[in-house]
Amino acid sequence: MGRGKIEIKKIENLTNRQVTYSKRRVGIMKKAKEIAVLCDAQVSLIMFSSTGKLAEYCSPTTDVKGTYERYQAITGIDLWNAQYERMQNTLKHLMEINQNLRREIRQRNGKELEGLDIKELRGLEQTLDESLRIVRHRKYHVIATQTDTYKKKLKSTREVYRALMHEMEMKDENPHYGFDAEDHSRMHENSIQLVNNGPQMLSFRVVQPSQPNLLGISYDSHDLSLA
Amino acid sequence: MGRGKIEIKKIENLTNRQVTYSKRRVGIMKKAKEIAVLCDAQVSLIMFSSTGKLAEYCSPTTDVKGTYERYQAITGIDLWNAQYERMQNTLKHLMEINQNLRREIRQRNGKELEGLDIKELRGLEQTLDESLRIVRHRKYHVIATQTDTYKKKLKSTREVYRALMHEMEMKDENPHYGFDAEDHSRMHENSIQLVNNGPQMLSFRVVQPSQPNLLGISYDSHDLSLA
DNA sequence: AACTATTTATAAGA
DNA sequence: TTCTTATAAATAGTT
Repeated sequence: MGRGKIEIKKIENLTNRQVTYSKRRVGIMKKAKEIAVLCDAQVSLIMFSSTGKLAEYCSPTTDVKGTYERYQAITGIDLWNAQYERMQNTLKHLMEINQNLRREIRQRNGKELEGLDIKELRGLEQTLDESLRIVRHRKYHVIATQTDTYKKKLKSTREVYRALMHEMEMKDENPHYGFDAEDHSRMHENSIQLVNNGPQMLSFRVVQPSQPNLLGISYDSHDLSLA
Repeated sequence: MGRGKIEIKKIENLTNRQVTYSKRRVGIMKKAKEIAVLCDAQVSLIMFSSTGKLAEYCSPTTDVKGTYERYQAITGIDLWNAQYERMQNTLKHLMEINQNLRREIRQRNGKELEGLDIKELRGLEQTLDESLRIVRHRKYHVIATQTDTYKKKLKSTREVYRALMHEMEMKDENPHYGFDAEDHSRMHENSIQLVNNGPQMLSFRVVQPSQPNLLGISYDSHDLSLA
């Protein structure tokens, strides 16, 4: 359509090519719009000129992303799957590891022992025995440290108390000494508080055996629903 | 262009719309090819008819994926990140869970106890103690079962042996009884073998404490290098 | 960018 | 769907 018929092959003259591109770009865009409107179609037209300039039309009902996703859904052609598949594999692998870790924990809790033979049971027993010893040792260590801390606190409190008593005696001897009765009363209260504060750490509460999460770690089992 | 001019708005008659779509689809595809060839442009045209049928043209130099990647690079519009980010989050979450599980195992192994307070230590001790009891119980159960099995095997072997002795006696009394000397010798060997086979299950080997994977679960730490 | 002769696309009908 | 054809639309070459 024009003054002469042209062969459909690359236009070698750069200027001509660019002019033709401009004209035909307008034309095809118009066509794209028309078919989208007339026929209620979803159209995505993306063009890059030989100079790299982008031209785009997308029917009003969607966007490029939507078209792209729909295209992928229909063709099954993988557009971002290299990434996706790699992640999917990692995910799967992680979940497997997770399962194994959980099983190991369950076995260390004395569950699911059915699959273990004598050798494995003895190994597990040995490990648990050893761990128990270490944990006990650690516990005694912590207790000892706390007791020690408590003793020191008590000792320092006694000294504070003795100092107070001394000051009170001084006051009795000389009513105008240093501070008034109100101050004295307040300082005494603080000292009592200090004394009562220390041993609180040693009042062991019985741990509920039914407590689901012993170590305070939060991980919900529903997270493994993907497995 | 046709017998009459038409207004560019949705064709309400379904048949007409489909016919027009068919015709114009061919037309726009041709246009797309022409501009791609004539002007050396990269063109991607994707259309879905109102019935959902896909029609596609892509210039020979690339593919749809390439076009969309280029589009994304130019516009900065992100086409697949929603998915990607969701997976990335799942991945991160799984790795966190994994870390927690591993820490729990380490603590059950008597490592990394520094962060635990008295209450937690007592809970851990209690759990380990309980687990140890269960594992021991299970071990004794397995041992008892195996001992029982062994006893039965021994008993049946003794019976076989007794039968053999009896047969030998019969043979001594009557050299032509049942089988010849060679057969007898072989049967005797088999019986001995059977006797020696049973107790093997009870000869406990000492489990190497250095054995890295006690429960036979395979998960390499390099898998967590993503963490 | 505008013009216009000509080709091409296509609406309507068969 | 496909073919036909009158006509609208697009555009190649020119200014």
